[in-house]
Amino acid sequence: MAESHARNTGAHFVYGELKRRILSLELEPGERIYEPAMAAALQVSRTPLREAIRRLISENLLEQQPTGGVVVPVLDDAAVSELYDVRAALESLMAREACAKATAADIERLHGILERNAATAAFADEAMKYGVALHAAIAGIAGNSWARRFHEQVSSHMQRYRHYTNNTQERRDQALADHRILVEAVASGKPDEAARIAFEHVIGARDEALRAISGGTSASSGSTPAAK
Amino acid sequence: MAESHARNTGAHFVYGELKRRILSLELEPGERIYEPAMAAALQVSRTPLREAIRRLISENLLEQQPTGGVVVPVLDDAAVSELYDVRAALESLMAREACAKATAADIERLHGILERNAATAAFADEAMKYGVALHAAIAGIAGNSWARRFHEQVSSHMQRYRHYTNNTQERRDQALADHRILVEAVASGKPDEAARIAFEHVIGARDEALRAISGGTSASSGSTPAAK
DNA sequence: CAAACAATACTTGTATACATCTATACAACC
DNA sequence: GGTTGTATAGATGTATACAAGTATTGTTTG
Repeated sequence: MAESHARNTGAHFVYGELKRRILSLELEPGERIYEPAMAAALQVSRTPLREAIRRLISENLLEQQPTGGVVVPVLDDAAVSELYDVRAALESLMAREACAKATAADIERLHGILERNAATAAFADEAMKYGVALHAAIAGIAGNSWARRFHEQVSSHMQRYRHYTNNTQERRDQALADHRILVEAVASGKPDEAARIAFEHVIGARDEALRAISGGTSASSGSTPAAK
Repeated sequence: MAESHARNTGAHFVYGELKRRILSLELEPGERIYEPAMAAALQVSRTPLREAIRRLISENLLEQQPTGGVVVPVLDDAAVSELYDVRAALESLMAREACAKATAADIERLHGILERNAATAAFADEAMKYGVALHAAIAGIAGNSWARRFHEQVSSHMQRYRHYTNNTQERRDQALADHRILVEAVASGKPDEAARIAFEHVIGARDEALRAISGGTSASSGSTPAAK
């Protein structure tokens, strides 16, 4: 899902492994990474490890401190809003671009994904999966490699905050409804409308996440009624 | 303009130097970079050079070939459109966010920049400078570090295509007019309008660039009348 | 006893040496 | 003659050794 054609090099393996540990919070936010120890743990020398670290820094998945150390960025509630906003802008753009480029076959594929999305709306994992698939399909149709690249970075990073998001049945139903009218707009070639729908779709998710954060600070269980 | 707090390390110097050469086309598109030769030319060992190269790869300013070599990406007309689109989406977002966060002092600053922009609209360099300053100010008000980061990357990359863009008097006048109503929208707190203006502003520049490309293929001299 | 200083341990940054892999040129064979 | 195989030259990937800078500890001094 990350890189299209990756060479089978040690540095690449280390990159993937570190990224996984960062996103899964296995490497705790704020934790410092010491090169010798980490290199030993991953059974490589410092050289490929450093390359992986540098790459992760430039993707904002690690942070270089002015003094010279490298730390896992701390979780920051304010960043959640920023990430959602950027994601909204990018998905909105891609939805707009997809309108102009979608072929009949593309529309067919979107409808197919939508059906499976609807069929599995009751199951969190499956619904999430097809939601992601739908966005990926739209991104593919849009064909804007820069937008896709940035979107992947943002999406990756958001995984660190996934404990905040309550994936409720309500949310899934709303998402499905949004997806329906989004595909509708793309199919009928209405770029402005598609862009608006995609934007507001993500903003809706953002607002719900923000309510979850300000309400129960941790990954609360039930559905916080969300008073506005 | 690039990095806020950069450590005074060799790898960082190499990064800046390589980036400059890539953006200025001093390193020609398609050219391959051989580490030993480049390291010798820059008077460093391969180690810091490789770190700089890796970073530039992850910023899309260099390209790793499946076989293992590293090349300067070729100029691609299709990329111009993509870059403008992403820039439009990001500036649009930041304009929207700026509406909610701008203080009276911020508005004052925007007006100040606007005045200097207007006063220098006849001079390409100056007008460009204040245009950039205006966008930077809005980005600062928006305060979305991710959007700003991506925007910087896109803006940097677009420098490689600057030979395509005809900076005509017409364009500068149009840009100034756009900037005026954009600041107006931000000042009066109309996020949707500000977002729309910012978006269309960049799209307008994009369309003009695309006309310049499809018209005179190279960096043509005069103003191509731009028939639609 | 607190504060400043010095010495030490350790981490990062860099250079170099080595191993692995790729590409190219030449030769042999079909 | 074209194609395939092979050898060789060279580039990339990795490991290790070294230099430079940072933090921490202990000591000394006001």
